[in-house]
Amino acid sequence: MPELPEVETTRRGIATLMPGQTLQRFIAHETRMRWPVPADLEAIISGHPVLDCKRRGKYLLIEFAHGTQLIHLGMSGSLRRVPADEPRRRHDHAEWQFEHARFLLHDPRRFGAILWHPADAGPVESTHPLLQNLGIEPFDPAFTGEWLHQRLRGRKLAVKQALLSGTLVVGVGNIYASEALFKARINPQTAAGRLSVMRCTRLVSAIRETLTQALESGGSTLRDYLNATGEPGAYFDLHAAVYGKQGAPCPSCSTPIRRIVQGQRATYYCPCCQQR
DNA sequence: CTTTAACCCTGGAGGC
DNA sequence: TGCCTCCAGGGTTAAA
Repeated sequence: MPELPEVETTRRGIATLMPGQTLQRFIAHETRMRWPVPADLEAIISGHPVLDCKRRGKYLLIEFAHGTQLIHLGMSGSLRRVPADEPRRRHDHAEWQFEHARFLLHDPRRFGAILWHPADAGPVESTHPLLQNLGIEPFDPAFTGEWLHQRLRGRKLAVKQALLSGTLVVGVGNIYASEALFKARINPQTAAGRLSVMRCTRLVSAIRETLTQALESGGSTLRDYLNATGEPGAYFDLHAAVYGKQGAPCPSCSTPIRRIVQGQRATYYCPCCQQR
């Protein structure tokens, strides 16, 4: 599934091609997504130049002078560049046509979204209901152990679930939550409010390292796939230490990795390295 | 306020 | 081989 590294790499890919170009035509072939794609979106943005391609959390933001198109890849979404004459496949739900580039949004499960925020409604990041309550960006310098410790004060929720909520820090999905907690040697079941500042600091570093590592290892893969003819849905190869490794030896101490369920989601951890 | 659970959807895996 | 069931997952929303 696309986590923040995939989304950011996708952003970098389209940011080299879209800004300064006029979107000749946008087509929503399938409007039944997480929310309906606005019926008039094609008319609203076709013929307008793209100013910038940004990201907030896992939302891609394509900026025009008169507003911003929000794109979320959901669980199974991918955006890829395709030749002008390549036929659409099943689940290619939306299409962006530029003079020298064409992009298709492919999303079998349709958990993704394509929305529109008009400029006169205010700055998208602070006024769009889906963006205004998002947590801090993981690479924001203000995201520190002290900051996290303060925000977790009094919370009894397990730290894994706090990370996943998206209201603290964005971009840490189910896979990287397990990976970051392993790297920080923190038990995922620990009550969030009981983490020391030191452990919070370790966790902040671990989140950044986990995301950075994924960006570096997967960047070239997705760059190719964006610029050429990769298979849609080709996500980063996951170099997981614990995720999906139930029963496998911990890379650090060889104790079998344990799988538990928290909030109806799988969590993987080493019961030896990650003591409470 | 915090926390929990249902829900949206399809593909893939496993059982028979 | 095919049909059935189950599960995975991000993130919003309603309910407790």
